[in-house]
This record gives sequence, C-alpha cells and structure tokens, in this order.
Amino acid sequence: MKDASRISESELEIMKTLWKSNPLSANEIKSLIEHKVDWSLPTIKTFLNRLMKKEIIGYEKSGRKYFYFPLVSYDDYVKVENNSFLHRVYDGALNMLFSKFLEEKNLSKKDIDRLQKILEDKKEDIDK
Amino acid sequence: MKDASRISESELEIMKTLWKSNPLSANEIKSLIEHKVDWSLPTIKTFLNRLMKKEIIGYEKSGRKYFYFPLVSYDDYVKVENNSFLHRVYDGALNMLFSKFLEEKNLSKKDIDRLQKILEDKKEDIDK
DNA sequence: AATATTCGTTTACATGTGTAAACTGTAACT
DNA sequence: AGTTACAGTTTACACATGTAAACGAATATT
Repeated sequence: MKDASRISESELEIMKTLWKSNPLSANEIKSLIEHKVDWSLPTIKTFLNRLMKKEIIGYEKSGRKYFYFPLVSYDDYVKVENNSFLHRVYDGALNMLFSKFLEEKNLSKKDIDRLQKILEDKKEDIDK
Repeated sequence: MKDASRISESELEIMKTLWKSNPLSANEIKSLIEHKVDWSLPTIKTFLNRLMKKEIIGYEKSGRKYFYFPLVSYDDYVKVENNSFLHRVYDGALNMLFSKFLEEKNLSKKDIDRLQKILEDKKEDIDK
C-alpha cells in the first residue's frame, strides 16, 4: 500500500472525483467538480501534476489526451487518515473519538440500530 | 465559540499540553513535551506566538514571565475538527465513518460494551 | 553598578499549498 | 501547408508551516 498520507485538501477533491469514476481527463474532472469548487483548468492541472509526482495517481494516454486514475485506493486513504486523525486529535483513544462524535451528532434511530448491529457482529467475532 | 479550525499539527502539540494544565510558561511547556517532540525553546516560542496571533491562547504576566493558557477549549476544538474530518474524508456520512473505524480497529469486549451503552442511552433520548 | 542570564520579539529560510498565467507541442481545420 | 485550438509542462507568487538563530530588554548575580 502506497503512502496516501500527503494528499492536501484540494488534491483530495480531485481524488474523490477519481475514486467515483476513472480514468478521467482534466476537462472531465473540471466538469464533475465545478458545482463544488470553482477552479480554473490550470489549477486543476497543477493538482493533477502534484498528485502524479506523489505517485497517488497515474495516467494513460489516448492520442493527445491523458486520462488519470488513482494509484491509491479510497480504502487505503481512509485507513491512513483515520489513523492520523485518531492520534492527532484523540491521542489514539478510539473510545473517546466515538463518544465525542455520538455526543455532538444527532443520529436517527435507524442509524443507531445499524451501529448496534455492527457492534453485535464485532462481539461475535471476538467470542467465536 | 472562537474559530478553532486553524491549529497546525505542531501548534496542536502545544495546545494539548495547555489543555491538560495551565497556565504554563514556555519553559514549562518545553519540559512537558520534550519526551514527545524535540523542539528548541525558540521553536516553541514561535508556536506560542502564532497561537496568540490566532487568538487561540492568551497569557498573563507575572513579573518578567509569561504564562500561557487556552482561549479555545478542547471541546470546541474537537467539535470543529470532528466536523471538518467528517466532511473532508466521508462527505458528511457519519455512519460510514463509524463503520470504517470499527472495521479496521480491534476493539476489546469492554470497549464494545461501553459503546453499546452509549448507543442505548442515545436511543432513550430519542424515544423519550 | 556592571555583567551575565533569561525572557520575549524580530527576522529568517525552506518546503508545502492554493491559485493561475505563460509556454510549448501537436492535432485539427481551412 | 498554415494557422488555430487545445492538451500538457513550466514558471510564478503569496501565504502557511516547520524549524530556529539573532536581537533586545529586563532581571538576577557578583
């Protein structure tokens, strides 16, 4: 698994697009994210280049055009980010993290049910 | 509540110390964190100054010495960070966040029990 | 009182990031 | 074939951040 740690906030916006569908050209990316952010094409190209230098995306040529795709999966990225967040903000205390989120967010009953189910399953894994 | 969003990673290390106990002088902070990071006193002073400019900490003078203390509470900081993390990585999908953490972390039985308790309480709040 | 010490303040500098214009090569149109 | 369009590449520039030395003022020591 590549090191996915150093994706900046703006670069991440590009990555989210690429994770949803790929490969994509710079123009396609622009269309897909312009409802969220207002970046000029050059700006998007800068981000694509930086992501390539970091080996977080790759590309395949088709004639004069480049089509970009992720080299790092969303899951890998999430793993790295989860960990760094957990340690940065909570010094690694997962329970604290959960408590704080639960404290301040309003979950629907359905959400809670779903989480309880996940926890039940987890428990079984341990017991087994 | 002050805007606590723009605390950098290094500055955060200082804040953690101050949240645990305050007010503290620059030297005291140095002693308290030197087991974690190896920063020279000037470096720590830079961070303190930046935090002051951002109005995240304040100080009180006692003779020639300054004693620093937080202007932003840990809880406020956590709230802001949780939110930004939730949206940055999960586009706001709290359930996804929980699932991912639960998926990849190993919780002890006790941890799970505690979380289940929290969820139960949450549920009661809703029912009520 | 003179000097050494100790604080805080100012200045410094490299790297990362947000944002984009200018440049260059190649494909397409007339 | 010449020129226009358009894709990628190079250069640019300001601000944030990591890291710290130099400077100046005030206190403590001899």
